[in-house]
Amino acid sequence: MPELPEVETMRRRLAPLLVGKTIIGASVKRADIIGHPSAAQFCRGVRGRRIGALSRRGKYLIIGLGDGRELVLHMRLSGHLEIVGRGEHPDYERLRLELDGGSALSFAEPRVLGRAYLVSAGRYPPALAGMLAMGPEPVGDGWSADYLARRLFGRKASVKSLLLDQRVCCGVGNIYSDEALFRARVRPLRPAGRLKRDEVRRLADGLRDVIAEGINWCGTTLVDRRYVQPDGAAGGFQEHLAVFGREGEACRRCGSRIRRARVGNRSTHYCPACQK
DNA sequence: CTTGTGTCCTGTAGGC
DNA sequence: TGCCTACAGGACACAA
Repeated sequence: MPELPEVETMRRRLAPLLVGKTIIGASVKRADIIGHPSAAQFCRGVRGRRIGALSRRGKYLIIGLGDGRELVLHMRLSGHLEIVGRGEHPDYERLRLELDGGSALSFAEPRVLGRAYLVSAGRYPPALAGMLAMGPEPVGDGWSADYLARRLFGRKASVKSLLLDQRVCCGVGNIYSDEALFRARVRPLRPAGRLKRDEVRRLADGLRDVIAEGINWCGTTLVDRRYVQPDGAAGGFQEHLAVFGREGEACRRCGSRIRRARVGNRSTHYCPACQK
């Protein structure tokens, strides 16, 4: 599940291979993968465009097309981007952009939940409204313990569910929210508004740190390998996970068995001894 | 406004 | 072996 560190790794890996390339053709293998506009308009719109800078906002990857338009991609749970040669088609390829020089950008997404959007910069369609409503990046200037305290104040929902709310802090998903809560020594199901001042501070710092470390380790590749870097290499942060995916295993800090619980309809992992 | 639940989608794991 | 069900989860629609 690509979260901020995984998408940032994709951006860094892809940029040198894409910037300056011209898109000479596009093929949509599954129309549902195009979030805006229609598949036909999408193909017509990207053809002939020259790729400018690659940027990122939360979990969205943004490919500038140099004509005031942007190609916005979201991987959701299992999306993957790869530069491939002519005639080389990865499994579950849903969208493919042929580039000058003979390479292609292939967007594979087994579950077809990911999306590609062709938009005018700054004039996003309703399908991308969530992108405009996103909160600050945990590794950016707008992130602080004071900010987080304001967003958690008075809220009865679990702190875990608010960390997953992109309006509160963007780019965070199930892995890094669990890891941040472990570092903060706070249980995921605690009502957000009940956190003490220093718990909020540890959480703000822990989230910032764990996201930064995730980026430095080029993301987290789990055993299912749903995320790998665009060249197929694994990330490295899975070696440093304290709780995520470690149900029943020993806490590295105190030795207790890591537990898994449900919050909403997703799972959350925590140490029952370290986290209060 | 807030909160919780259902839905999308498909491959995989587990049960029998 | 093979069928069937539950599960995985990011974002959003929707109900209360």
